[in-house]
Amino acid sequence: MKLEKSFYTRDTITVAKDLLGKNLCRKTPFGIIEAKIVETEAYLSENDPACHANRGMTPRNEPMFEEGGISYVYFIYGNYFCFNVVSDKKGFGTAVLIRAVEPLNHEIIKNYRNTKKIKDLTNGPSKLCMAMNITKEQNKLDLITSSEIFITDNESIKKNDIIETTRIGITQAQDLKLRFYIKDNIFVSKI
DNA sequence: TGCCTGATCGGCT
DNA sequence: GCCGATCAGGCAC
Repeated sequence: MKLEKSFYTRDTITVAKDLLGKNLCRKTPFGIIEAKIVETEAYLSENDPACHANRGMTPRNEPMFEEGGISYVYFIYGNYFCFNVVSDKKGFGTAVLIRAVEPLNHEIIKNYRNTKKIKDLTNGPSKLCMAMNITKEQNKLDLITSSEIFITDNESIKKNDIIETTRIGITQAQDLKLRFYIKDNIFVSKI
């Protein structure tokens, strides 16, 4: 079952935690890649200078200001993409970065990315974009109606199995505990 | 296993 | 011009 609109329009921290354990699905000519979300980060509208939307709307971050339930894909470091799920209400400028997933069908992924260790296929925000063939083409897609990319219900993670800690790779607001991951899952980007 | 660095370019000041 | 929500490879230990 695809997640409904009402899943995404809740507050960002709730969405970030609830996305853990859900399946990110991506249609390819080889079949649908399915991967369990194991690590997320919340980016907030207020008091969060690390958030792209913090300094107001620009052409790049405009999708973040739409109503929750669409994708926000951006280009970073001249080489890579990161995939976000826009959350909460229209005008808020909030999103959840998907930092790591656990691949459920490696065979299809290997058309797009190969590594010596399966563990390294999708344990980082840009690694999972490479593995699932997510690029700027998938920016601002409706996750409820699109058949290209969507998220389905799967397991719910128990509260005790969710680790809350600080975000990775940012230089501002490094003290905020807005990163969430599934305890003991080997596909998490960094323990 | 872990730290350090170069690659690379779009977005924004 | 400068910097970034990153990654892979090299080298030291």
